[in-house]
Amino acid sequence: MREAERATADLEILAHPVRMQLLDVLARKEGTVCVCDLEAAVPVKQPTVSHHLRLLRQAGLVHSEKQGLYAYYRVDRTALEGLRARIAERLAAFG
Amino acid sequence: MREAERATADLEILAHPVRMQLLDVLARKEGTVCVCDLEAAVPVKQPTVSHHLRLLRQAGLVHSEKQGLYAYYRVDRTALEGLRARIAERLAAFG
DNA sequence: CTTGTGCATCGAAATGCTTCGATGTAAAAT
DNA sequence: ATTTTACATCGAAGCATTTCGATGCACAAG
Repeated sequence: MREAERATADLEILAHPVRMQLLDVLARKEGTVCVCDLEAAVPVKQPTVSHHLRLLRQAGLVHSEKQGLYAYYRVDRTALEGLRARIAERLAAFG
Repeated sequence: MREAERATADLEILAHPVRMQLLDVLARKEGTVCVCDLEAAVPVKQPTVSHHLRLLRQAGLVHSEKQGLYAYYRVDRTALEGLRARIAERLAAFG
């Protein structure tokens, strides 16, 4: 049961369209993206974007740094690959 | 957005420890399993097991048939493989 | 025919997630 | 200094999900 809970925690962070789209935008960009650009990519208001970015940060999938007035976000490709690998391994157990 | 919603629907059905464990048990068994055995494998009561089995049925991942007093469940390995492949493809887009 | 068993469904409570207006903060612009 | 801008956080409202007792149903057993 511990195993199933860890696995579902991995799935839950991805199982929301806004977070999925945010990761999409961040993963496709080479460098960093400001929140205003992320906000333009999803159909929710700014506080909601900040909320989901916080969840992604807490999951270790993205990092942010403030430069002047803007907050720049970038994916952690290592963490994302780790997540992808764990999910793939878990689903392979079903085959 | 439509794409992200379809992808997250795939993830959501797996993103619960009880459903994950039910699929685990069903995937490991060669034949069919009665609800009473499934119930013994998860830490929730019978109505909750039936509820999650219904979600898995509606997602096309399992099928059931009644024989006498028992209801026997089995995985749809084709559907499960399709789900696995779609998720794997979606996550590959992040790499 | 009455009783018991296995399972589904119902209805409602509990819990959790998502969302956004309001507000706070810090830096930039005027 | 005041105003504006970008973003975070707070607080509460709106919804969805999860859970289970109660109930119903169909079959089997006695």
